[in-house]
This record gives sequence, structure tokens and C-alpha cells, in this order.
Amino acid sequence: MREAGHDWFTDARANLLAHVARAGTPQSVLISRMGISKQAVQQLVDGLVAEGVLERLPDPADSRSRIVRYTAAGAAAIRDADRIKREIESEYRARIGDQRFGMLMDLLREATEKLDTGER
Amino acid sequence: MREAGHDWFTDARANLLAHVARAGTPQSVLISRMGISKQAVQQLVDGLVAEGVLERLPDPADSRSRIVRYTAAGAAAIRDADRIKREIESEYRARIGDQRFGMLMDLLREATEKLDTGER
DNA sequence: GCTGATTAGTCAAGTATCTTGACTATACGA
DNA sequence: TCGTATAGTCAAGATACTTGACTAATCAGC
Repeated sequence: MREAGHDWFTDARANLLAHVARAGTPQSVLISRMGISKQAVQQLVDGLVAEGVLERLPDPADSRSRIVRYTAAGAAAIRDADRIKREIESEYRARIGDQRFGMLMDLLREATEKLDTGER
Repeated sequence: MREAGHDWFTDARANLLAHVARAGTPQSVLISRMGISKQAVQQLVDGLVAEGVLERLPDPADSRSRIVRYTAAGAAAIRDADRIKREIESEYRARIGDQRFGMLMDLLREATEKLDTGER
């Protein structure tokens, strides 16, 4: 992502963005799903808002809540990320073959789904 | 590990300890294998020496070099870590079965071995 | 309708884990 | 033996977390 010109991209920010739905997600939902403190989420969202990747909108259903959503620039960056993810996956496919790659993905999903992640 | 009484245990320290051989390892080898800066390794080893987990010994073959080795207390902690690792693995075995677990391990090894890790 | 407890978010300060830059001491090769 | 590379250290700064203290809004029960 850095090579693709997204200088703001870091691991912690990628982890947060993975939990932001295209239609937007309340900040409180990010907190409960990410397993880090609400203050950490606050700071990460602050940074991504400053970078123009995300925006905070009022929640019409609850005036305490804020909806976090991609800006147009943020959505474009996510499309780049999806492309790069597919490129990296194809390296692993080439190593072990399409069929074995599919098997690997299935086994990983089975082994990890509904896992107790020990949230804080 | 924290629950087992090893309060000093963190992810970054675990990652370093995974590269320390039982007979001891030169600090320079840790640096080249871990993909982080020599200063970061320095600080992590400093901390683990202060905790009494590791010790620095002179390298008889090269007076610039220092050998990093487990103390008796450190070796005991690693035995706990191995036990806990086996306990966690057994949870995944129970989820998907022994045979499929073995298959998963083989596929992961195949897909990742001799991978260019982009060291710095 | 109040009120007390819960929930969502923010501000501030501190810690852990990295980074780069500058430096010393030792080893090695032409 | 002189220049260069290697091993390690010290210092300062950035990022990504933490806990604590606080405000504002919601909600459940009387």
C-alpha cells in the first residue's frame, strides 16, 4: 500500500479499516469487535479522519453515537488494498496450487471461526 | 504465560525468544533473523536481561560479539511456554480433528517456507 | 416525570515497541 | 597498516497501545 502511494497506511490502521463496513459502522461497534480500548480506537479514527480516509457522521438513531464511514478517497484506497490482497494471494496459489490453496483457506476458516478472541 | 505467573511476557519478547537457541545465540544473528533494527533487538534483550530471563556472555570467537542465552529461570519459563503451546494446539485439534490439523500444518509450512520476509 | 445506572465518546498522561542517527570497539582484507 | 565492514551501544523521536477521569445522552424502574 505504501508503494501504491498510500503513505498513511500502517498495520494498526489496516486492522481498524477491516472492521469498517462500506455503509459505515458506529465507533462503538469497532470498539467491541477489535479487542482494544475505546481510546485506542478513538486515536486511530482521529488519525484516519485527519488523513481524509474516514469521516465521522452523527447517528440519527442515537445522538451519543458517531458513525465512521469511508470518504471517497478512503473507498478508492480500499479498492487498491483489495487488488493488492489478490496479488499476494496469487503468490501463495502459485506455491502450492489452486486446489491446495482452497483447502488451506477452508481449514483455516474451520479452525478459527467463532473463536473466543479474548476481547478486553 | 501471564496467567502462569510470567508477568514480563509480551508479544515482542516472545518473538525474540523464539530466535534464541538453547545453547545461546549471538545478538547479531537475532538481528539478521528478526527483521527489526539492531537497536530494537538491543532494547528487547536489555529488558529480558533486567527481568532475569536472558544473560549476555562474551563470544570467545569474536570479542565484538555477545552471546545471548537463557538463564535457569528463563529456561524454566520456556518449558512453561512449550506446555501452553501444546494446550492451545490441542484446542484446534479438537475443532477440526487430528488428521485435518496435520494437513493444515503441512499446507502452512509449504506455503510459507523460504518466504522472502522483506527484512530490513 | 425523575433519578440512578449504563453507554458512547473525548481528553490527558504514561508505557511498550519500534524507528533513525551518531558513536565506539573490534575484525578483516588488500 | 590502513580503510572498510561488522557488533554493539546511547539517545531521541514516532506509533500504537494502556489506564484514569470526565461529559453527554439514553434507558429502566419507580
